[in-house]
Amino acid sequence: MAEIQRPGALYRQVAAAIREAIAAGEYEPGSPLPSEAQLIARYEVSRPTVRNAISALRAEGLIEVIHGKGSFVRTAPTQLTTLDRTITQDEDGTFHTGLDTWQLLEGPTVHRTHTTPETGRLLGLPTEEPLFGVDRLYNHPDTGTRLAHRTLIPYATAEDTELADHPDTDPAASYAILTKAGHTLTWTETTRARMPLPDEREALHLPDATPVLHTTRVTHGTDDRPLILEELRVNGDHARTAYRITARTPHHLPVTQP
Amino acid sequence: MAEIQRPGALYRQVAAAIREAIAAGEYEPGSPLPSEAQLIARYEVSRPTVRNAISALRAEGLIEVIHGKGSFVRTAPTQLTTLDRTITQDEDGTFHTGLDTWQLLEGPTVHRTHTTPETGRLLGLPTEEPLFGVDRLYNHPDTGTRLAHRTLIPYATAEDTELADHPDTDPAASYAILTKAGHTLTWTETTRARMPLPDEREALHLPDATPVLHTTRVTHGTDDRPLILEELRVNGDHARTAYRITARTPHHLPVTQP
DNA sequence: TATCATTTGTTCGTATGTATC
DNA sequence: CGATACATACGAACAAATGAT
Repeated sequence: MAEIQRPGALYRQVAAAIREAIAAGEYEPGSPLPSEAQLIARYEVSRPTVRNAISALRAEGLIEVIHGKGSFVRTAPTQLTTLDRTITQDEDGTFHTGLDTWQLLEGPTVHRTHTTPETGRLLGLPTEEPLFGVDRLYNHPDTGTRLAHRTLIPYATAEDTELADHPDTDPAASYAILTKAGHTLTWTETTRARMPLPDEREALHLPDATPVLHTTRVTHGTDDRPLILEELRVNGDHARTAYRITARTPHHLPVTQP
Repeated sequence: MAEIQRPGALYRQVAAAIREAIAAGEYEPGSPLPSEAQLIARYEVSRPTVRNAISALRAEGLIEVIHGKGSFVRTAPTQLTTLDRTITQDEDGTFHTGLDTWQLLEGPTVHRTHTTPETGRLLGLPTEEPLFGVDRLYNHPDTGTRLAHRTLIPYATAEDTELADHPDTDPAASYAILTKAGHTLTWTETTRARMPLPDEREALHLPDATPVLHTTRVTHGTDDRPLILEELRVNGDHARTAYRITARTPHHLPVTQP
């Protein structure tokens, strides 16, 4: 073992050796890697080199390091949470969004903001238009996955509806209110992946090297007028969003560039 | 400047100071940070501490470091590529998937594989069933974003169609073939975010701390029978996937757990 | 082309702090 | 409390990439 003679930096060779050992099943998911001291002896390198190698594997998301305990091979998520992003409507007009099975941890917290260039573009509004912002933090009871949700409601949308007095209305209930107000609703949604900001890591309990799955949903009313913007952020390793697609006649999503 | 007295590890304080300086606009996107030597003088810490701080900012995706040149504040992507994942069908029956504007760099490469537990589940097949695998690598002409696409076609699907002889048929054309074979097609698609494997980073030209947006699409035929599985991997910072949603009567996506 | 200064990358050594068991 | 393990911090030297001379 420990044949290290290939080209490249030493720590990369050590990292590659450990990576291959994991792939070969030598170190099983959940079980600890040898300690730093053991790796130093095993590969006959210095401590910084071993730490450098471990740091690389960490950034790849392959291992998890716990202070005072050791390094452990990351287990694949036992259960992937699927977020069904389809929207259903009962006979009585009630909407369901798939978030009903999640447990509300914090919020709804209402604050007043303004459109940014980005959100203004999506809502078809100029920058600095006033908005209601509503934040919610959810928890999935079975898996412990956390989910941050933000609703942005332009004043123009809230006007003349119950949303003006109760912007913290549940998204699904908001859809019903807007329908009652005469709108025929459709939605466009985009998903992207990015690394979390430090405070997002905190709020969503994200481990190292864990990306955020970030979805943006715009509710469109009659004449495709944008009414509400919803943003959803969740651990990308633990959750996925699901959509149902049917073929349609030629039609283009609003192609929008920042 | 350089007031460092808050709690926590030194390198975290340095990282926080730099992070705040970036947020305050002191270092603008695209412009270089002070060199390591300058940061050492500025904050009166050792080189390992400065490097540790820089390493942290790198893992956050906030800065980019170029060997021999310096560290640079990452610029927000100038142009987000939107992948319209809706499927359209012309009057003459031709399908369009939104990939037609991408430039094929490599492939299609056909190989024979078998279902894994994961792909078997999605295709409604047992493990180790034989499959055609078809790989393609695309490039977006305007933005240079790369996109990896894989199509998995069970033998049972290819049988009695042109796909048996030409599994490397374009996905859109494959839809037409299956429609001609008597199927009424619908699709389900899931998206998730994850860190790339080393070879994915290579193939997709991903910089540090860049997640992959990974979508999985299943083509369903008559009786919701799964026919084809497509996987798409792309730079999560540069691209997003777009869907159009309309409310439907209660219906559940196949809830599937690994 | 060749050389040099600058900048980041790699590797060693060493000491001490802190979390876990 | 002690043993083990990872975290932080300093110092030092050489390697490799870059850009200008």
